[in-house]
Amino acid sequence: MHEIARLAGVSQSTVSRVLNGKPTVDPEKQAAVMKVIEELKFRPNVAARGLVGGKTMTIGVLTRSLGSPFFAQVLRGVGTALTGGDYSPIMALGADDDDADIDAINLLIERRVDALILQPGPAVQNDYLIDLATEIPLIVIGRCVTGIEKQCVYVRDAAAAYRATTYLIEKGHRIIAHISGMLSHPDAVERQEGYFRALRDHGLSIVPELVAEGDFTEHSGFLATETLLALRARYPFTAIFVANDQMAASARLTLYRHGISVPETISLFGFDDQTNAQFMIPPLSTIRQPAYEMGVLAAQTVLRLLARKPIQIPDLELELVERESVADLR
Amino acid sequence: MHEIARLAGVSQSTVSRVLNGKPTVDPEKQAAVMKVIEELKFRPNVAARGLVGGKTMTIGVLTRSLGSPFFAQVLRGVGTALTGGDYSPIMALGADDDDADIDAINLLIERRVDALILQPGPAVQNDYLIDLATEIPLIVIGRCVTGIEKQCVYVRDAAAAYRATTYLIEKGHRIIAHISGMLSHPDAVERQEGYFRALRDHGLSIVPELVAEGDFTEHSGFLATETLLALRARYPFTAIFVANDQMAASARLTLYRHGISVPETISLFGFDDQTNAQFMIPPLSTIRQPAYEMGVLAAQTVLRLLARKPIQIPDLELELVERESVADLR
DNA sequence: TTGTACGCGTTATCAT
DNA sequence: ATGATAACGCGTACAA
Repeated sequence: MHEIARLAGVSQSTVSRVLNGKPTVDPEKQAAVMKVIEELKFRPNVAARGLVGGKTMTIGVLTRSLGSPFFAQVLRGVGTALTGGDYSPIMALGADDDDADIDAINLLIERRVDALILQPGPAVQNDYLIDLATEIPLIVIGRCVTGIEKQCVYVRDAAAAYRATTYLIEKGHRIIAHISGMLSHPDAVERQEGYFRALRDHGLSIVPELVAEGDFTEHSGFLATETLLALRARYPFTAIFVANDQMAASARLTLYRHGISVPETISLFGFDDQTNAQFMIPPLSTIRQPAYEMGVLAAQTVLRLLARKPIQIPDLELELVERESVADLR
Repeated sequence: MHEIARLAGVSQSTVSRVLNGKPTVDPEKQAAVMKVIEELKFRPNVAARGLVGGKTMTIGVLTRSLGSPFFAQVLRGVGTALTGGDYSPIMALGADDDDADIDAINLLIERRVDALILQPGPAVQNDYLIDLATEIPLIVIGRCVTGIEKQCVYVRDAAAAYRATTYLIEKGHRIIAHISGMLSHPDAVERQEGYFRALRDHGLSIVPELVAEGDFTEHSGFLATETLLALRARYPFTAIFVANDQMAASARLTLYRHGISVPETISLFGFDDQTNAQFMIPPLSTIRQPAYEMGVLAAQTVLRLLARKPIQIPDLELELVERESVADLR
């Protein structure tokens, strides 16, 4: 800036004024400064601005496993909601198992982000989040943390799983298997509970063997389906409720390998409504998780938080998407 | 830091020394300082560090359309290659059409990133990139820019498309249709050229009508397939080479809707080897783009650039993945 | 309207 | 080994 000021024959403060569009500046000098800025391709240093202003105009985003389409969609929502605005996102990658999440959050804080959007893994305690929330504006995605529930963007997995299972029952299915996520993960537990509850409420018996634990990856879906298939003689199930679409995809392939037709012999129901769910053969009936919308909502809310406006996160629509992977047995 | 210094009874410089692990500091005072740091949950301000040091320890990553699994994978590679290191990535989202890409790059530069990893869209000129490369260390993904080709991570799409088409021919296919990407996109053109060249080299005639232009999205694959199918009476093609897996997925569904079996009646060949390609029914034969590895490579190379080490980007393996979507007609 | 001077949080260069 | 002090690039209160 000194350089600019020198070349334009003004003081550094004037350059600053021009940069920030202050009204109190002579149009002539204004033009001169602009000209020099153009020539030197000058761009203000955001870090320095942050130093004096106390704000960095960045929002820290913690995300896990970009491999999962779900997180990618959330991220996309955050990204598009933020583009064009004054704040830019800075990402940090966590991980499910260890405290990589905490490390990543610390990284973000060291960078003095003005706010945080978190998709915390199981390793992050609720207390930690509540504590953190007192220090910095933050939004939690995918978990309802009591105490800061107004800053949480989440969906009621159990209720959705209940609806999905009920749907299968209404279609005439009486023996329904389930492929769960890793049960160390709250989402997996919730979805399983919804499944159990629906069975119970409709007077169907719960068969523990008919629940195969996976870990949300395609590979585990493959294994779980094989396990289930081996039990088919004892428990002739006609449908499988799978805890996410990724596993449903590999389950479907496993069935194909065994020459079992879907949905005629075995029906499949997924969870998430990932992009490819609608292109499966047959198109997969599933629960639509509004991943993109969750990202947008999180970003918009964090912006309101920053602007000290009141926030109000609406209940997210969890939609049952009926396609062609479930047979009507009635 | 002043606060820490005061409470620990030392000078602010000493606190700085402790923070940076300088050897010349009394163990006793060291401990005292550490203690206060713990209590106050103090975290150094990276921006301020960047100000004095001239380095921000961040790498700017420009990416487009997070919706595409390909970019998501690249990003994942970049992310994991960077975690644990001294540099963190900061993302900016570009777009294909307008100069959102340029805006995004400017954003990154304002933030004084130490280096850039770019996946530039068609709107970004080569000259611009060459110019940019003189100002800041950078790596370009997915394009070979003459002049800075050593800083480019890319694959030879045309050669891969040639191989794919040749593979179909070797399997006995004589009339092969093609669904291309949008031809304003270099990748789409390259893939199409590989297809044309393979046809020509094997003495097969090129039928312009048998090329349906899509835009890499699922929806366009649907449309393109319908277009092709309408031509089937005139040109009884037995295979379709599709320019990416996303369109291949919707092409496959379209075929399913028409009751056309794959690969018995029509064979399908994709491009990318996205995760779900192996879970399609039947599993899709495709060209594997090492997206994740490209991300890792880009990150590692940019780190070497930053460390002023010599760089050497190896030729990336483009692998033909043979699965079950192509019939052997011989 | 414009310029001077200070401060933001940190590192680095000096003395001490 | 340690403490002042300058400097990094910018915004701004204050004075002119």
